[in-house]
Parts: sequence; structure tokens; C-alpha cells
Amino acid sequence: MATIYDVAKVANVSPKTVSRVLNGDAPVGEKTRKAVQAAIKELGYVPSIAARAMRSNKSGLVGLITGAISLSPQQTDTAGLPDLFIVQGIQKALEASGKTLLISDTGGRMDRVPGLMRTFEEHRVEGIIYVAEHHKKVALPPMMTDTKLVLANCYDDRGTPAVLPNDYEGQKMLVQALIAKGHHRIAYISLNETLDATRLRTAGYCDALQDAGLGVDPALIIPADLDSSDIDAEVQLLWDAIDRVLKLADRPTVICFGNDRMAMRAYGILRSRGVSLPDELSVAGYDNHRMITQTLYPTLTSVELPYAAMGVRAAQILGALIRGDAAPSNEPLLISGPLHWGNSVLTRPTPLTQLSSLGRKTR
Amino acid sequence: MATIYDVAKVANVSPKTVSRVLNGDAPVGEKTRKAVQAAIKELGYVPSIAARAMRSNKSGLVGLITGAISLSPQQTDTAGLPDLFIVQGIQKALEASGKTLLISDTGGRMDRVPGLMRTFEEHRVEGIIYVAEHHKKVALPPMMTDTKLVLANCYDDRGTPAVLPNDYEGQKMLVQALIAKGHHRIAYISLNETLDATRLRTAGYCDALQDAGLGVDPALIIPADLDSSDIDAEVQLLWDAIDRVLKLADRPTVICFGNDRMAMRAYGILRSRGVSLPDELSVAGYDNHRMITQTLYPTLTSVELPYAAMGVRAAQILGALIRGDAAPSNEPLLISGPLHWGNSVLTRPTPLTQLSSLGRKTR
DNA sequence: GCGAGATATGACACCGATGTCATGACACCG
DNA sequence: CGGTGTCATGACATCGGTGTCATATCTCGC
Repeated sequence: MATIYDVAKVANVSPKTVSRVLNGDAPVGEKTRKAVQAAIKELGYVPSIAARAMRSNKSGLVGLITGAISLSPQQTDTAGLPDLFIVQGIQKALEASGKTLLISDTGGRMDRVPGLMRTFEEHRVEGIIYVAEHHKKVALPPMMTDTKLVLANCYDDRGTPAVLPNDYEGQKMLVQALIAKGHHRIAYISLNETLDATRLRTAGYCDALQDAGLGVDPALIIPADLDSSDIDAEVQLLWDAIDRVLKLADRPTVICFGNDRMAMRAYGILRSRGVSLPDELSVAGYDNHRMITQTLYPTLTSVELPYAAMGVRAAQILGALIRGDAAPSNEPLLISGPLHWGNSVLTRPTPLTQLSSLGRKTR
Repeated sequence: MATIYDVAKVANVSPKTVSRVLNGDAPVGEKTRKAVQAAIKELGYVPSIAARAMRSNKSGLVGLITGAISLSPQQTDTAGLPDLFIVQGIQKALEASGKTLLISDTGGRMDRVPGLMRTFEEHRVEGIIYVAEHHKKVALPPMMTDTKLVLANCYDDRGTPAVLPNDYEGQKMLVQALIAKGHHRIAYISLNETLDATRLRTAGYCDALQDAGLGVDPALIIPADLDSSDIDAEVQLLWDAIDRVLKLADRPTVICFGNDRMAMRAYGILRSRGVSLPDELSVAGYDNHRMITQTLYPTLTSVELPYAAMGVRAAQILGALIRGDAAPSNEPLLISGPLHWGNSVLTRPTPLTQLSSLGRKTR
């Protein structure tokens, strides 16, 4: 591979002059510039970032650690896949700032993280982004000296800059929108209660109801998710949860599910129960996993988990850290995603009770 | 960041001796080694790959170009996502050989490829893998001098080493398995005919039938896929295709769909037609997109697109090229994936006609 | 016509590793 | 006791760029 010395020789100038042509950091005579450029072209010369990096101590590399890409092979649950959109966002933002992405994955084994960090250090990455497969707390091994770290889709208790989905707002927004569409009995069949997302979304669900002056009925909140990968057991739980909801005396007009996948299963279960969607019962999911929301019939209403945006923001924060533009706040950055309407939610006519109450007031 | 000189100073030896301790390429006295290791630990020294690379002219980097990660933002079709499993496979295989993966994506725009290649050249990658979002022919800009290139999920007409899914064998295997389960009228509602995958799978479908002595009925082969991203139009096509199949005088006992997503839509369509699965009609998909196959009820029978395996093989081939272990054959390497049985296929009793014909023969 | 300043270019050191060669200290052998 | 290895270690050059400083040439104003 041609070097700057080869170019210099062909163009009959010094290497430094070639460098100047490349970087434009000092004036170069028109004729010389032409000659150098011709030589570069002739030799197909491409500068070596490694050599440049040695001098400047800037590698232009950013490391990305994720378990997203390789989940354990037996793991049948691919629900984590969409967080690859985070990688997409990161990649896009980094490209814009001229950095290159080094990528590694843990294969689901946290104990590999130190090794991967070591590799990144050897490459003198300017920063590292750690992407978790779902909203959770992590405890990464203490960082080396001064490499910048940003967490995406996770947080720790050391105040490391983090970007998180705004699960609270997301669910709240969904429920508010459902209320606006005339739904007043809203069930929530949630994911595993141990998840941060579930805790936050449940709070959002409750607050939306209370803000609207509607009470929270505990019978309408049913976790129906295991952390095991036992699919049959999960389906059983879901059947049971839906059964309980359908048998309620005051049956809800809409069910929110913890994610689109649960909603997808629910479509089958509800149909086999003879419940027609959305006429008899409306349904909403979470994640806006397009493969599901747009393929189901009727299309599924869902709140987007703003993975791409989270990736972009994480990369931007890292960029700011690297440039030294003020350390961002210690609070995690919460990103909200839009609500995507599908046909799974029916707009209900204003219920009679309310009409009559209105009537009473105006009369 | 500490350098080898810092370590040498602290350990009171020459840099070269530190290098020897690090690489173990020459004997070092026990006492000296201890001192050096202590100094390394004390300083938190990590060798710089960039500096090492400059001397050895080996970067230890491999570039990966894909459109997989970022499809165009409006693009609602996320069907391409599973090919990220290819990246997973590549990553795993590279890690095993001690290489680090540089990743870039085109954002769906082929015209960015030269720029990405340029960046990789600057980093002196030892090889590049190009991953396509689906089985297709590509024409990459001519490669630089001697950087090795391997294509995954695509091929070209320049004889570049390529790894492809064995679409022919996959569909053939599926149809053979269906025949073995007693299905003799097998419909095939396929993807867009312009796709390589469709052409190959249709051939596999036909050959399986003919090998079994069953004729190929053209009325049973119906493409029902557009290359547009107009979802409504696609659904219309699918309704129509299913209608045509259901109205046939000699109705098939099973329908194979071009992918799991089509099969997923078909579940809804068939149910609304009052056709019960799998009792009245069996269904099979393609891709083994677990999110779908395992979430649908009944679980969907599907042929796996062996993305992870393709990634591993692609990385292995690249590794061999880099080491110079004989140039592989010019023929693309075809990878077959297993058939995953779900409950969407009914095992049919041996049909009466065949029993009677057997009876006639033996009598 | 001459000094000041701008312009154009090169010589040289340096970034952090490692390959090559040299050197000093021993041990072993005849 | 001198010659020949082996072991342990260091001095120095080198990889491919760039920062620093020096030098040569040209232009302008008085």
C-alpha cells in the first residue's frame, strides 16, 4: 500500500508538502498541489488513520458493546431485537461526526464485558456506548482512566450518562389518548412486574386515569409475563389474564398489553373466545414493533419505543463528552416515542352516562 | 495514557524488554518479568494497537458494510431485520480469530458504499464483508488493490466469494416433508417473482413434487407480493390469492407461503373465512422468524433462513482469504437451514385413493 | 534598493510499538 | 584456559503520518 513518501517521491516534493495538500492546513502552490494530487491518484494513495492517530492521539473510533446482536443461541425470545435500532441511530449520528464504530457483543454474557473493553482500549477508542437489550439497571466494571461512557437503554447508580425510553410518559400518553377516544374502563395486562418498564408504565397508566378523574381499579391491572422463556407457560398466563378481564361484571372496553407480542397472542385468544376486534373490544400494544403492528389485522395501536432516537441521542451525548462540551446532567435523558394508531382501537360514542350528566348540567 | 516507555522507566528496563514480556517472543529473566508486570499493573498500561499495527502492517480490523441496520426511515418494512443475525454470526466468528469488527451501514443508499470502503481503507482493514438485506445480486464498486471481500446473502458476476441461503433446498425439503406427512395437494403462495429466492424456491417446490411422482399444478403457484411498500395492496393480493386457492375444486390441504409474515397475515384471513387451522388447512411459512413462528397460534411451521450460520461461514472464508489459505471456489457457498415444525401442519391419514390403489396392486 | 512580511517548501523530530543487531555475563567443552 | 553457545538485555532504526522550525523566494511600500 502506497505511503505518503511514495506520493512525495512521484510528485517530487517532500512528504510534508503532501501532508499539507491532504489537510489543507497551510498554503501550497497551485502547480505543486496539482502534481501531488496527480501522484495520489496515480498511486491510489489512501492515508493511514493508524499513523495519523499515533501522532494526534485521536483514533476516531467509538466502541459499542451490546448483547443485542447475539442473544444466547437457545434463547428463542427475539423480542430484544428491535434494540438494534439503537445501533442504527448511533451509527447514523457517529457517521455525521466522522467517527467510526467498533462493535462487539457480549453474547449475553456479562463476564465478557471487561475483555471487550480491553480490546476497545487497545484500539484507543474515544468513547464507549453500552446498549442493553431492555430498559434496566446495569453495573458495568469500573471504567478505565478517562474513556467516556454512555449507557443506552439502561442506567447505573454511578451517575453515568444514560439515555432511556420514557416508559412512564409513553403509557400515560396512550391511556390519555384512549380516554379521549371515549374509553373509560381500561385494562392493563402488563409485562413482568420486576421490570423497570412495567413499574414506570403502570405508574403512567394510573396517573392518566386519575388525572382524568377516573379511578384505578386494581382488578384491571394484571401482570401476565414470566422472565422464563417457557412459551407455553406464558401463553397460559395470558389466557388466564384475558379470561379474568372478560369475566368482569363491568367489562373494560379496551385492553393495553405490555408489548406488541402479547397483543399479537391476544388477537388469537380473543378470536377464539368469539370476541371481535375492535368492535367488542379494543386492543393496544407497546413497542410499535412494525413487523407485528402493521401485519396484524386489524393493525395494532402501539406506542413506539424510540430506539433510533435513543441511539442518536446517546451518540450525540458521547460526542459532547469527547469534545469536552460540558458534562451533561447526571439524570438519565428520557426519550418519548409517538403513539401509532392502528385499527385495533374503536372510537366510542360518548357514553350515555356522561351525556346525561352533561345534560343535567346544561339544563 | 501510559506508553511502553513509561512502563520501561518504572520497571527500570528498556522498552524492548517490556515488549518481550508482553509478547513472550524472547526469554526474559524471572525478576525482570515480575518488575515489568508490576509496572504495567501500576500504570494500567494497555498497548496501542495502532502503533503495533504500524510496524506489522496488520490492523486486526475487519469491515462490515450492510444496509441491514438502517433501512430508510420511512421504509415500514422491517422484514429485512433478521439479517442482523448474519452480523451476529460474523461477529462471533471474528471474535474467535481475534479480529475486531468495524461496522458501517449504507442507510439503504448504495451510493454511499464507496465512501464507506474508503473509510475502511483508511483504517487498513484486512478484509470486508458485504451483507445484503436479502438474497440478491449486487455490483459493488471495484475493490481496491488487495483488500479481501466476501459477500453474504448476495453474489455478483465477478466471482467474488459469496455465502448464500440454499433457497432451493429449503423449499424442496419443506415440500418433501409435507408430502411425507400425507399432503399431496400443496399450494405455494410466493413472494415477488423477480426475487432470486422465489425463483429458486419455486424450483425446489416443483422438483420435490415431481420427485414424489406428483404433478405440478400451475394453479397452485401464486405470487402474491409486490416490491412496493404499499401494505394495503399487498394484503389485497394475499386475500385474492387465498380466495383463488380456496375456490379450487380440488382444494389443497396445505399452503406454503413465501415468508412468515405472509403466513401471519394468512392466519387472520383464513380465520375470517372460517377455515380452521390446521384441521381444515395446514400452513407453512419461510424464514423461521421466531417472533412470528412461536407467537402465532398455532405455532407456524417454517424453514429457517440460516442467517447466523451464513455469517459464521462468511467470516471463516474471509479469515482464510486473509491468512492466504487457498482461494475458495468461485461458486457461492450455499447454506441450508433446518425445518422447524410448528402446529400449523396436520399429519394427514394416508388418503383412501392411495390405500385403494395399494390394495389393487397387492390383490 | 532594501527591509518587512507573506508565501512556499523542506529537514527533522516524534507518536508507540517491534525487528535487527550488538553486547555482556555465564556455562560448558575439550 | 580460550573458544563457542545460550541467556538476558539494550541501542537504534523503522512503520506513516504530522508539528515545529528553518529557509528560500517573492512582493510591497517607502
